[in-house]
Amino acid sequence: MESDQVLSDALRARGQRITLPRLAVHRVVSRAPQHVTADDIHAELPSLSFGTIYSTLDLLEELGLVRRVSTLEGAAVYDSRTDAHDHATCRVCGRMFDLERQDLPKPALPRGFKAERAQVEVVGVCADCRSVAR
Amino acid sequence: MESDQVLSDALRARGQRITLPRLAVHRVVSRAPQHVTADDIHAELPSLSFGTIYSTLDLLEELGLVRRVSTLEGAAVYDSRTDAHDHATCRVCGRMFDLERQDLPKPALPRGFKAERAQVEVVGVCADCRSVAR
DNA sequence: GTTTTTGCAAATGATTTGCATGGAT
DNA sequence: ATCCATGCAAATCATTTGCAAAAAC
Repeated sequence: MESDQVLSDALRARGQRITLPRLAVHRVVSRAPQHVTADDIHAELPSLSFGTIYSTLDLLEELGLVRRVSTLEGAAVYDSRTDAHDHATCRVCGRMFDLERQDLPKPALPRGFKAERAQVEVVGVCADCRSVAR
Repeated sequence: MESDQVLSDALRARGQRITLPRLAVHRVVSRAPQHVTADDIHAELPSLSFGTIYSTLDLLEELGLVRRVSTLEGAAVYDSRTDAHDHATCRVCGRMFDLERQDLPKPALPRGFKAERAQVEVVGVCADCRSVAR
């Protein structure tokens, strides 16, 4: 698995241990068609404790292998895409869609504010939920 | 107080009661120089229960008098500005700054997705936190 | 007087923490 | 053999809920 290689290298470089739980969590996030929550991971890997799942996700985020994206409500969701991109969230089903990044206009920031990253969050209703009678 | 008038009118129009807790919460959010959390409100109005604070904030949001803005972490923050604008959050001190809305480029949304609102979130370090030795 | 709101306290959901055991180096 | 990582369970934080008492109409 190539994702294993990336993670193993990153861990070795920091002198941290290569363990089965870490490889497994990384695989699940990398392969997931959609963004995943800690609960999604636990559903796929029920033998892992939530403590381990959360600490592994934190570690993967530090390593730059996953990204925690802000969610309007409820549980945190993790994204295996770490490049700059935006999200559209359906307020009915909660699904989150990746959007390709457009050129963001430079916002007028407060004086002295050093921007590190930015993202556009669109909220609305997805095609599936719109087609359900309301 | 003018903010009282606005709230009273809105409540009366919906046949809901004009109460002291509602007026007080609205005043605190309206006057606050920064965005506030439920905890901030409780600190200023310790006689109100959290149940009342949360239900009042929900009500004010329904009335369009405050806006809950998505926070990357921790507690929800409420904003008395309800017009379209963006936010820059300092990842050190957690303060949130209002940004004037630039023309947003239309992101390429998934087919059929109906956008209802959008916002740009910038994360970085504010001037004050940058000037503190690190 | 009737109905809505509030306060209190317990319940819930997501995440974190402490500590003894197990696993990686 | 050593030290880091895991599992488990309890702790914590933000928020919600249920119900009887108090306030608005």
